[in-house]
Amino acid sequence: MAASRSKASAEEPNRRADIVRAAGRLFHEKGYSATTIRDIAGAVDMQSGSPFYHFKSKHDMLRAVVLEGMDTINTAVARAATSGKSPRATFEAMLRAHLDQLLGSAGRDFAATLLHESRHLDREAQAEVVALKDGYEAMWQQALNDLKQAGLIADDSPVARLFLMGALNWTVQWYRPDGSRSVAQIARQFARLLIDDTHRG
Amino acid sequence: MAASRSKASAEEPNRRADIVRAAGRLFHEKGYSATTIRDIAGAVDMQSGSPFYHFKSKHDMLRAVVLEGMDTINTAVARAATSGKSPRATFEAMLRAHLDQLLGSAGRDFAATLLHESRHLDREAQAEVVALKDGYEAMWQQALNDLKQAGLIADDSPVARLFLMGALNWTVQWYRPDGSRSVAQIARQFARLLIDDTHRG
DNA sequence: TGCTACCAAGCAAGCGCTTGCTTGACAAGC
DNA sequence: GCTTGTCAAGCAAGCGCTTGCTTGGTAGCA
Repeated sequence: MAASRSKASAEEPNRRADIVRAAGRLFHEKGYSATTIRDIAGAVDMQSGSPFYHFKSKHDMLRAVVLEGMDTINTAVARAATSGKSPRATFEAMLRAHLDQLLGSAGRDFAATLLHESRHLDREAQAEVVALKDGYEAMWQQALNDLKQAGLIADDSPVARLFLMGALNWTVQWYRPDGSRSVAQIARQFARLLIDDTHRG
Repeated sequence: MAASRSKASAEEPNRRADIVRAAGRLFHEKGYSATTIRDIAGAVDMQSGSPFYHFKSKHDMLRAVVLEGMDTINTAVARAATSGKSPRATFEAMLRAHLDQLLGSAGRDFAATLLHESRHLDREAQAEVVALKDGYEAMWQQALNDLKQAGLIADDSPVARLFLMGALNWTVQWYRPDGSRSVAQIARQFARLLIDDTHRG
């Protein structure tokens, strides 16, 4: 989905994907505006004009990075949401999936760029992202509704969802891969903070 | 504290404060890197070279904005923290103070710039901010400890604090002043999401 | 007379992006 | 087997413009 038409085969050296990865990392580290085409080109050993063979503008590179971020996190959490376990176990699996994409080395840069640099997209691309995000948040809303149905939480209002999304997305600001807490541990602790354990066995 | 030596008197037309305000608003809206000196100068009806009479660099303007943000939010929450009410009431007052600074028209731009643009500060200025932030978060840690002592929450670990700070700070992304929820309402609902009401009367 | 606060002009560097051209791989024609 | 044509992928150079910041000068007030 990130590439609109080309196959996402990873066999051959795919320079376009290299550029997206490098752009993602740099956008994450320095921000979109502070990242130059020369930075990106240098990171993949190209001359500064060459990326424009693959993308028609810097803005288009940001769009590719952000859509890649939406796609991977959406896929990961959707899989966790349909794993068919109990509401509580499903919820924790979703937390772990979200945090894995946000903090793990695989998609970290894409997800972080999605969260912090989307405002630099033009109106059209932003509408694209918002549409995907609405679907994503609906998934979380459903999970909260299920938890309430099961009597595990007291509040499943939209504000509760935003409260949760904030806590999750803010981990980008403080999580360190070499720190003492694993992603799975954080996911479990977050679940406990929301779910009223006194109502369980 | 925002201005290192000059008095913070607001009586006379203080052009330096005007610049800080305009810079804060623009940094918040467009980001630090995407904001130009000409943007800032234009916003206060100056020529593009004139702000440099008051600041020695663009970086210094960012530093002033960020320190102003830290100072105002720190002051507001510290006052709420020492109001001498019950742990529960004190906590909710702190939530409201934090959200007021973050979402209210008074200090919104300073606080948001603090949260999102601090990474563009040099190492020295960042250390300055981190030191202030550590003190600020210690205040919240104390509040959580008090709540636990009173039997109102089950977890007062640092992760719980980070969880809370994330939920709070993320409100910047979704709160709209013309929306249906007031800041006070959000503060109360956030308090209820954390505090186990089943243990109260 | 001296100082504060600013303007008008502009500099050097860097920006996103375009252009004309080269290179290596592969296939068709003879 | 050798030439010829085509194409993807990128290089080298640089264009027009913007950037943060500097400089010399000056109006207005004390």
